[in-house]
Amino acid sequence: MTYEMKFEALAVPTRRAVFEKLRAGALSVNEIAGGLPVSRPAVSQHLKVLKDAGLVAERRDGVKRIYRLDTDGISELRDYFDRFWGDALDAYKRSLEAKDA
Amino acid sequence: MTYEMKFEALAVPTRRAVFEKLRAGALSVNEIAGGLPVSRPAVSQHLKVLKDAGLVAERRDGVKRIYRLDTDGISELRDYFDRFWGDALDAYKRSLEAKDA
DNA sequence: TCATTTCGTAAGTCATGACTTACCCATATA
DNA sequence: TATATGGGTAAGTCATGACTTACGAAATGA
Repeated sequence: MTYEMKFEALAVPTRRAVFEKLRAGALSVNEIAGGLPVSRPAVSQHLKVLKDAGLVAERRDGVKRIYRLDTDGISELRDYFDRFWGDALDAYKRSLEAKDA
Repeated sequence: MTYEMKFEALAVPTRRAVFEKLRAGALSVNEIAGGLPVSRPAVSQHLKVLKDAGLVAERRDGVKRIYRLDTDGISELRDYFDRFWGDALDAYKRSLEAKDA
């Protein structure tokens, strides 16, 4: 659930493809694996990493597992970069003022 | 400069420490390496990855190289998660309406 | 109960990349 | 010129982790 876990989860192309597939709505594991160039077990492993990172959530529906995006986990990343961007702008402003003086 | 490069850059703990060090302002390579538990060449390698990803920028100052955050690159990530978060919320709303019907 | 579907997990392989040391080049200063 | 400072690059080592196949377990339907 740390930032490190979230970044690491999204760094792997295949795992990011899994993440992006859920963008339009919730899907079962087989639905996610369809079209991807890796085996279904590989997709299961990626889903576990994404779930442990707090980026996706799981629901049982009979024999299926339905995965969906975790809005809270995603908003953490959004807020992180929002603050970071603000800090970067502040640092830039200070560098300009330092030049003026 | 792709998203993949940015995420991969931030996935490595040491490299994220380098990135975080620039949060307060621009620093030389030796200043960045100070305090970190890796060698200076390792820091140079991390800075190259961050620069290629568009997350930091470089300026020469005599014999020194001064690194700073790249606000444009960071804003790309901010925007990415902003949109993603919106999509996740929309998907959630649709799932509720589907239940009502 | 038996078969099917869906999916997670175990174990093993193999490539990637994060580190190291050694080296080299460029800039400033005596 | 030397000499020191700052830092990028090369090459090699080693651990990590992204895959695979094989297997097992839970839920449904016949």
